[in-house]
Amino acid sequence: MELVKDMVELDKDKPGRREELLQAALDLFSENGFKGTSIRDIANSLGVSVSVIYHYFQNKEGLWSELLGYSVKALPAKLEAAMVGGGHSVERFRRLLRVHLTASNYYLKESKMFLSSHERMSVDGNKQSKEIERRILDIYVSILEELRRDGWVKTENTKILAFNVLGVINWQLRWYRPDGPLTGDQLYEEIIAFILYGAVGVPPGR
Amino acid sequence: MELVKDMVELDKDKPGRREELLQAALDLFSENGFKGTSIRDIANSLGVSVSVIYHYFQNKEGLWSELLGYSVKALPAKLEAAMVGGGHSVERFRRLLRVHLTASNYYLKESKMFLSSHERMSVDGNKQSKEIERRILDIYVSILEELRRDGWVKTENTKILAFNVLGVINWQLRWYRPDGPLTGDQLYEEIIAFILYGAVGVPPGR
DNA sequence: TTTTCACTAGAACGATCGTTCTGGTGGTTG
DNA sequence: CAACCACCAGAACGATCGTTCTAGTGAAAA
Repeated sequence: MELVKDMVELDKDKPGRREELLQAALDLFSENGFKGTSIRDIANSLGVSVSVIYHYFQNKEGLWSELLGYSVKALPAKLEAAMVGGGHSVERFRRLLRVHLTASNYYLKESKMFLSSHERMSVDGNKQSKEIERRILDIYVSILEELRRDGWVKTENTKILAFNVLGVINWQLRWYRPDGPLTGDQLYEEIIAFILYGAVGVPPGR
Repeated sequence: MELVKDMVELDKDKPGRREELLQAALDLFSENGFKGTSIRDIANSLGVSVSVIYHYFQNKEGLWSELLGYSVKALPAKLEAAMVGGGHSVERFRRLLRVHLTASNYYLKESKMFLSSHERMSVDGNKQSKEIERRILDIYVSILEELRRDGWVKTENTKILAFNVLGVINWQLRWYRPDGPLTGDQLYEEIIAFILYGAVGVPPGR
């Protein structure tokens, strides 16, 4: 059935049109947003016709949604999985932050897309985005509540605290450049240290 | 010359068309962004014709720019002014944070507009935005360097630290709701405490 | 009264948008 | 061979975009 004949040329791991389209759309969407990227922009960046896009995808929003599907939509489950392991609350909080930072930067462009979703799209697509944001927030609120029970966190406004933590994590997507002086891990430790101890604070003596 | 005749009616402080247009544009721009707001949207929200907008403003970008002109564009100077006063470095840092939070929330919608400027506009408008961001970043880097000289800040990556601080401040624009349980000042102190001491850190004993 | 002009409605223009349609490849399958 | 079908180019459609044009208003100035 599937006898591959003579494709012994240089096309060893040719991406395929569908993957090419996804990659081109990812680059443009993450840079210019949903409204700032036209179907023709995506097609022209590959030198193909617009009908090619509609052959592989239902429409513009389907293309957008598929890019978020394998990346951002899987984030809440990934964060929940990072919490089930052992260790005391501070250790687990650190692990959560590390997993979150790693995942966000692995899917850097997809995450940028997601955060630019204020330019709202269809009703359903917006509802899905809000649901993801809510699940992530709940994860942080629960671990911060735990930290408060253990005496690490002082404030009772754990929800505000969770927003602040998410602010740091999400904001780095806007300024992170892979060609910076620090490696990814060094950067993550720097950010985690800020989230735990702030700009001038010191670790509590325990 | 300017004898006001008999406008003794209820129109004591009638905003005037120009101010009405600015307010309507502010509401829509801050909610849906630049590309997500059409000239007709703004005109329709007041029940007037589109030509009214072009009578008072040069074009869509001029309207956008004017909204940022009296608010965000004045922010760097306001922050610099907050730094010139006396006090040791931590006090001045706290004052900077308070002024920044107060100004951002006073011009909440304008600040939201500014942060959604990733959907870039004209070349010149984008250059102006980048310049504002750079000036604000420089202010934070300089005070953090000062804090480092005084021994409060441990890390040498003050620029990354500045990004993290700005992340917290700017992120709260996305989730702050005036009808929340906390007053503005309570919220600011909560945010400032996080920036200084983090989620679990304690103030250094000095 | 006549003239002027700030102000406004509404039509219109050209460009671009997302999407669909038509037609034609070239290769696989019967 | 003929039939089929995944794949693609390009035209086309209707909607909407920012902007401009035309033609009034009505009140103040002359």
